[in-house]
Amino acid sequence: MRLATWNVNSVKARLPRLLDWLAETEPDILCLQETKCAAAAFPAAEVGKLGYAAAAHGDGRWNGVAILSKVGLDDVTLSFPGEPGFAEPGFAEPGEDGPPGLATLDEDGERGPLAELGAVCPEARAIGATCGGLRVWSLYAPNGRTVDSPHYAYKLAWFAALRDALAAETAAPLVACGDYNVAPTDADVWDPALFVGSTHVTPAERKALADLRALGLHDVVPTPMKGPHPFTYWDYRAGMFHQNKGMRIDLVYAGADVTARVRSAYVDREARKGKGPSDHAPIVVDLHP
DNA sequence: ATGTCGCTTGTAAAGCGA
Repeated sequence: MRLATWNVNSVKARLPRLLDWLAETEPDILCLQETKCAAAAFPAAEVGKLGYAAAAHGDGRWNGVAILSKVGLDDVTLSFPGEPGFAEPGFAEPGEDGPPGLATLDEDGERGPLAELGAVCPEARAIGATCGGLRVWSLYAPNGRTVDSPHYAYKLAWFAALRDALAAETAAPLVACGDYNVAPTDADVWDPALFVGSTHVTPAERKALADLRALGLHDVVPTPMKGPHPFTYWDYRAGMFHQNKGMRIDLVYAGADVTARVRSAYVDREARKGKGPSDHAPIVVDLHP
């Protein structure tokens, strides 16, 4: 069983490369993030020709996640219970981001506590499905922007809700893959000194990952194809990939039974090369039967 | 690193997000 995860940075822009990669790599299950594609516009027919069933979640503009599978695609779940959206009281001010009318403060003008928030308008950041006996999640965590941004508070709230949602699924063989937008350790960024004060490396974000691991999820660290660090993301700018100035922010978090089946895992750095790549590389995990 | 992409919109340049 071959499982993979890839932030493709637009499934439409990446479609030729995605199809080539699928034909060459032949994963049984692929989790996609940043499809930037409405669910109805997802290229299901194209991947279908390669033998994949597809489930997609997306509004067409930003975000967007999907799962492709050759080994069954059942019990599809869009979003997860309690998932917050950004356009809610507590995060966005009226008129800031999100659909007008959804971003509101309480009647007295106060921001409500997060615990009282309903899921008014979750973004397309999570899709789950049962594939080949595994409960699979494709996740795209909020970026957070800067630590003083409401997007950062939203990111932490999203992780807290994710923890609670995954806690309810630990009885199944669980694997939660995707772009977590958090580098688990200082070794997971090319220059930790440059990241002091930035998102992706803060103690609170790393605690959010630790809270997921406390559920019994294990960080399946892939083998890098070059250098000591299994980076999965390199900014398009300034020759960052060429200099291997990357980050490990795409993660495979696997339950105990799935972890015990891991034969090998690697970063497919080749997929970051050449003309028109995503800024992320796929992670490929091979499981014993 | 702030050097590039991909998306969107007053279908062209500019703003936004990452």
